[in-house]
Amino acid sequence: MKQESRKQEIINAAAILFKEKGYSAVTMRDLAKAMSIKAASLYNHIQSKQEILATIIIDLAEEFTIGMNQIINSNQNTIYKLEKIIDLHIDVTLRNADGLASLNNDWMHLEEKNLLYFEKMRMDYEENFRQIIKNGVANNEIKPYNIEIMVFSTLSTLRTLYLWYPKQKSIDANILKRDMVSVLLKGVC
Amino acid sequence: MKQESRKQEIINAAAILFKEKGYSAVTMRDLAKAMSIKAASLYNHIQSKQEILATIIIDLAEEFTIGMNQIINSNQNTIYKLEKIIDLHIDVTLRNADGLASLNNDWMHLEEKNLLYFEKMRMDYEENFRQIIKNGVANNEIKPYNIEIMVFSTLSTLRTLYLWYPKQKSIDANILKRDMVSVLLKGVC
DNA sequence: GTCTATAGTAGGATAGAC
DNA sequence: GTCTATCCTACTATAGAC
Repeated sequence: MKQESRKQEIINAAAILFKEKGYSAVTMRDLAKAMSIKAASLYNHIQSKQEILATIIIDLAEEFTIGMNQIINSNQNTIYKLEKIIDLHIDVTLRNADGLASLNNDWMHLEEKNLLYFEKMRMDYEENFRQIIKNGVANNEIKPYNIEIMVFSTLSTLRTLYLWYPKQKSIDANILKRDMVSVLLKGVC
Repeated sequence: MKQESRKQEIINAAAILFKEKGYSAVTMRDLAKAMSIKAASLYNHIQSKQEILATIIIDLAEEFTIGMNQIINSNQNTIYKLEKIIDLHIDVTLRNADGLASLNNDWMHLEEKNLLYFEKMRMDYEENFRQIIKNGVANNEIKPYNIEIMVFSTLSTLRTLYLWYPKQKSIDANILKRDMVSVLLKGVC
């Protein structure tokens, strides 16, 4: 097993605390305690609390951006693309559920440059998702309900996976993918 | 009562700020500024910052608890019950979208007694929802996918309504209800 | 790389004037 | 009901010893 850098250990510990209480409520003393060192020692590895948040969020947002770009360039049908988006969210959630809490709840605490960068990536992601749905409606692959309702119903579920999937230890990732595709695309009734 | 309405104004202003930055990042000075008074003056109307949070969250949680109890006691079929749950979430979201942000994201900052009370209400709500789905599967009204996936896919969407519905000014509440029922129960494909 | 000590700032909340 | 002034605590971050 590859040994993590001390900086990455700090970021991982921070992501867990940020998930539990949110960025603003977590102090550098809390984080230091979780690492069993003193707060001042953290600054030998990181520049600021803000840098930790930015690293967590921007890395994840870039992962989603890269994944989405591959999907929209795939020239497959709408159902295939939606399945790939579901896979993308499940894969990222399995790999870094803690970090997704910050991405979902604490992005507004990013500072100027990273905030703008993040907001652009999020807007582009939603717009790509919306275009996929729109094309699906145009092709009769998707039912002609209100576009925004379909976009945000689906995205809300995928974005909130980080909250409940880690607690469902008995659900296999492949069953999750299969049933999530069924529930989101074909409904529960 | 005059003092009560001023208190409610403060709570409403706080809910907006809590939605934007989260409970921990909002200071009493921020809240005072939003009310165009000084921070010390707030304490003539409220006891503490914590009291504001508790009022916002507990009132909403009790609304959901009452609504869910009516639904489970209604002796109707599963589809009817699920439609009523969707209605309940849409109605509460239309009435108090700002407060729902605190309920969803800042409940962990409640203090001991209210935290336990809230957690019990939330657990009961989820368990009632789960039982409705389970009964639906037993009756063949609901497809036999993984129960937790169906519960949390649906709940995630309903819980996140507060984030996007206020921005969709063009969607009529009745269309929202109709399409949300269709999307959640019958899927998009 | 971690420590102690501390600077400098900002937070929630109270006292008492008006 | 709102104000000014202020208390006390806790925060992020730095300096310098080991």
